Order: sequence, then C-alpha cells, then structure tokens
Amino acid sequence: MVSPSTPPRISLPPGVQRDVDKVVETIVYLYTESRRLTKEVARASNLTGPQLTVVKMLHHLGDLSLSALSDRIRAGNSTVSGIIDRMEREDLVRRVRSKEDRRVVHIKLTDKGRALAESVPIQPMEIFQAAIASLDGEEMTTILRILLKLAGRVDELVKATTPTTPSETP
Amino acid sequence: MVSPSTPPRISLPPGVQRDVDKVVETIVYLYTESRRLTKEVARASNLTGPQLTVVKMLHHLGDLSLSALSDRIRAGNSTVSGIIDRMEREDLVRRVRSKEDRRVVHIKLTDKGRALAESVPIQPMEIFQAAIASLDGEEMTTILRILLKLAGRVDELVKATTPTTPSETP
DNA sequence: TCAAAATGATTCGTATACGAAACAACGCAT
DNA sequence: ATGCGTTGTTTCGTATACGAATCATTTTGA
Repeated sequence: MVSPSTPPRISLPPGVQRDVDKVVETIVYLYTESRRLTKEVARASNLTGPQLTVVKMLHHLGDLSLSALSDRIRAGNSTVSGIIDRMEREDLVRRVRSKEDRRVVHIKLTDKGRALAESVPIQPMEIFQAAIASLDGEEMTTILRILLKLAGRVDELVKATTPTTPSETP
Repeated sequence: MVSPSTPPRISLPPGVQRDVDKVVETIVYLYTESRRLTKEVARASNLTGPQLTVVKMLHHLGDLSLSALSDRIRAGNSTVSGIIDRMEREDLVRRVRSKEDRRVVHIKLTDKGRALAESVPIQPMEIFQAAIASLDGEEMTTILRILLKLAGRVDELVKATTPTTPSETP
C-alpha cells in the first residue's frame, strides 16, 4: 500500500500546501490503520481481514450474490471470487446457483461460518467508528459536510479530466 | 495470542451511527479513488501506481535507502524490495550498496527513470490535493483539526487495546 | 424471432502487500 | 575484542487486487 506524500507541483502558498499534505497524510493514516486493525482482529479467528468482513456482512445481511458482495466491499468480482474460493475451502461459505437467474451465484454462510461470525465480538472498523463517535455533535456534522464536499470535488475533477470512452480496437 | 480481555462495545443512537458510517464510507472512498487515479496516470507511462510514486519520490528527494523509501510510502521492506526488483528489471532504478554501512542499499534513478519522472506532468494524488486545496481557509483548518483529533483518538484506542509485548514462546 | 449486446461469474497473469525466517553487517556491553 | 542483540535487506508463502479474456446465460433490438 503506497501512500505518497507528494512534492508540491500545483502552486500554492507554502502554508496551505503544508495543510493539504497533512490532510492527505491523515486520511491515509486513518484508512491504513483501520485496515491493519481489522486484520489484527481477524487473525485471532484465523481469518484474513477481507474474510472477516465477508463473514460479518453475510451474517448481518443474509445471502448475497457475488456481485452484490463485490459492490459492498468495494472490490472487483475477480478479487471476491478468489476470496470466496479460499473461504469455501475452509468450509466457511457455500456457493449456490440461483434458480431464477442461472448466471448468479449466491454466497451462503455455513454453520461453521455462522458460528464464527457470532464468536467475533467486534465489528471490523469498530475502533475507527468508536473514534469517530467520540466527536461531539457539531464536529461530526462539520467533518461529514466537508468530507462530502471533498468527495464531490474529486468526482467533478475526475469527470473533467476523464473524457468519454475512446473508441479503440486493439 | 488469545481472546482480548475486554472487547470494546459501543452502542449508538441510530442517527449518530448513520453519520459515523457515512464518515467511514467517505474516507474510504477518498482513499480508494485517489489510488485508482494514481494508477490511471501511471498506466499512461507503462508504470504501476507504486512505481510512479517511487520514481517521482526519488526524482524529488534524490537517492534513498530501501528502508527510507519504505517509510515514505508506508509499506513494508519486503513489499518495496519486490517493487524495486521489477523496476530494476525495467532499468528504471539501480541498487547501490552503501560504502559507509554495507547493510544499506541505496536506490538510484537511472537516466531512463529520470527521464520518465520528468515526462509525467502530474503528481500522484494531485487530483486529491486539488480537491482539498479548493476548500476555503476556514474549512481547511477545521477539517485538519478534526482529522488530527480522530487520528489521535485512534492512536489512544489502539494503545489501550494492545497490551505490552507478551513473553511468548510458540 | 433470433442474432447481437449485455450481464454474472470464473480464470489467468501480474503486481502489490505483509509476516516470518534467513542472512549479513553493525554496534554495544562487558 | 568478542559475544550477542539489533538493524537493513532479501526470500518465501500466502492473500489480496485488478484488468483482460472466457464462458454461460439473459436481455435487447431490428
């Protein structure tokens, strides 16, 4: 996981640039530290981070198709397919073909998987959530507002710099 | 390593929980989207995201030891060692043993690597930085303050739940 | 209707990512 | 100085992660 602290290329006042870098650095820190913590919690149950996330998610939401799972955990189908392979090998989940649409595969927790989900007391990301929850109401509202604004700006900039799909034929 | 002594349990009002989730979701979004963009920029130069980051970093800071590089990009030595392997294979960097401390390996850009660094116009994370820089001064100060508070809280909670190094013999 | 486009999932190749083990070189204490 | 713990790096095994290609099954459109 690479988190660059980039040298300034956009021209900004040095003080502002310092703040920008610090914001990037802190967001990266929060993200990576949270993943590390999830991994650590998972380890206690002989699971990987993503596997714990999947187990908890299926336990909370019930069966999901592979694509639905991919969307939820923000990973590609091929990635999740591999994760499910390994979980199936460990008898944590089963693949069941859908009757309605035979392209679809439902991922179901096995008894072992369910037991495991219930045995892990804390949620992935719980420490992160606890830290956020410790903010007072006004801070919470404010940071959420600014973060959403940031996300919106990123979206705009991406759309602005990414032209329409080129028509290429290799 | 056995079960944690007192797993932290939090119960929150539903409204607050929704905000907490949204904050987590947005931070994850900002991070993953930024990485995706870095990767996309890198692709245009036949590089991977991390490789572009390394090239830009060496160009900006000069030679670095492998450990120094690892610290900068927040990745383990073994990860960076692999990245450097592949970059060396592509003649982008060279490994040079330090004369002063023969354990140390300095990573140096080759001419080809330097040319590539200069040919890529934008920095990794630049879109992310631009979005942050578009905040007004007060928002910037505020989000930085709250993010730092969050990072501090996470640190405290981690220290609280991670006991001192146990004396174990596997 | 029926071929073509679209969708859901898997497979493959490659690149992170990380912890543990191995190894060499350094440095400190006695 | 010698022993021994520490440090810097690499190697190994395993698990993500993703894009491209593939396959089977819908769905669409003329």
